[in-house]
Amino acid sequence: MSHDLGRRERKKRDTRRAIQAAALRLALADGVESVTIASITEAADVARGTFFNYFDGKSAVFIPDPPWTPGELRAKVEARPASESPLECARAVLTEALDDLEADRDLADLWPRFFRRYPGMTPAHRPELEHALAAAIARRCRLRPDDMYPVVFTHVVMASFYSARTLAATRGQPIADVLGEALALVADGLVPPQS
Amino acid sequence: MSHDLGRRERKKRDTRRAIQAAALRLALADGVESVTIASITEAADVARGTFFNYFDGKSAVFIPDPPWTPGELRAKVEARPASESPLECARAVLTEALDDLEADRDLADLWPRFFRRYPGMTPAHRPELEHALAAAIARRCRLRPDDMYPVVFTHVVMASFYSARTLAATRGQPIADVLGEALALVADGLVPPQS
DNA sequence: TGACAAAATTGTACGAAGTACAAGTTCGTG
DNA sequence: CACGAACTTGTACTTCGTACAATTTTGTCA
Repeated sequence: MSHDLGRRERKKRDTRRAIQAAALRLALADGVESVTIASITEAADVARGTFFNYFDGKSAVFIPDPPWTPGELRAKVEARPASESPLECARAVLTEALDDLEADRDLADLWPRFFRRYPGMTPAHRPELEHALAAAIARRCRLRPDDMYPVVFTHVVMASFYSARTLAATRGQPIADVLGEALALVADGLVPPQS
Repeated sequence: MSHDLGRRERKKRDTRRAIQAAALRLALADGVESVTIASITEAADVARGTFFNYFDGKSAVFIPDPPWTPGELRAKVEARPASESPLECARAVLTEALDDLEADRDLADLWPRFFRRYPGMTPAHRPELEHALAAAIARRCRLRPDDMYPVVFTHVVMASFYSARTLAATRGQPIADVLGEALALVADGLVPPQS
């Protein structure tokens, strides 16, 4: 299930990765503040205009591509057994996503180093994926995507995910474990633990 | 409790508001894309440098000032009765905040019109306030601010708040009511409603 | 009041970001 | 192999953001 892309699509994918890898390497070497688009395109050996063909702007190059398209995310949700609660379903799907991160060797090595050095740059929103999750959960519960429940559910689950990522970084634990604990708190209605 | 500011502080506050009001008026008149810092400073009759004395950048001028400082937020939380659950406490404090918005007449009129026209520009994060809320809730529960519960709690409550703001905008309901419903869902552990 | 010090405003200059567009090159397809 | 579509390149221009020195305003204290 690997080369169902033509040469053109493969080249595009490689160029995108090359630009991203160059940007990350420069950031890790010289500090992210001193990275300019000129230095990136020079390192990746492409023209300035090409950079803007692949990324909306400088900040976009420091956001990892999500492991799944919105359509794939929706499929994953629908593949879960109907007996699962929405929260357990979301936990399983997100945990699965954490394992699928980054097929490219270079990038799989660079992203963690980058975010360890610049924790504040971890992306805090992925509107397309959040919208897809809301739609999938809505279907699952036979509600409309802009009903109250799917909207609140999605935002809360994503908030738990981002909390878990932060907490997992400060401690040394794996994200999936922390996410499980966080969602357990939510499932209990955010009752405070007795100190 | 009004004029415990010297003339200097009052002038600074007025200048800040004048710049913000000029920016909002231009955005509403010509579209936010065509607003430049030059046009803002011309309309507000200040120098370009002055703009950067008051705002970190162009995008910062389109973010309303929070009604309370972190310290005030903390005081509000501590003023709530200890018998309240954290969720109910947060709901009360946030509802109270919604009433305290924007003392300036011009801005109180301009902000809603602006966000109605550009819903995507509603700020989605207020790290300083979120940190203050986390600290206050942690104190309330006799936990440390970077423990799991306060972090997850704060992110989840804020996510509910932003959800409520979005939902309240699409329907015509007051935000406080929608927020109450959203937090009720959270308090129930995000159990899906039977369709 | 008058002078001094702190703070805010102003103007200038410069590197980099982002946009637009025309010209050239590469790729897939018939 | 030839054609059209898509991608790349180079150039030019506007705007953003920052630095810095000069100037004006403000608060304070003698």
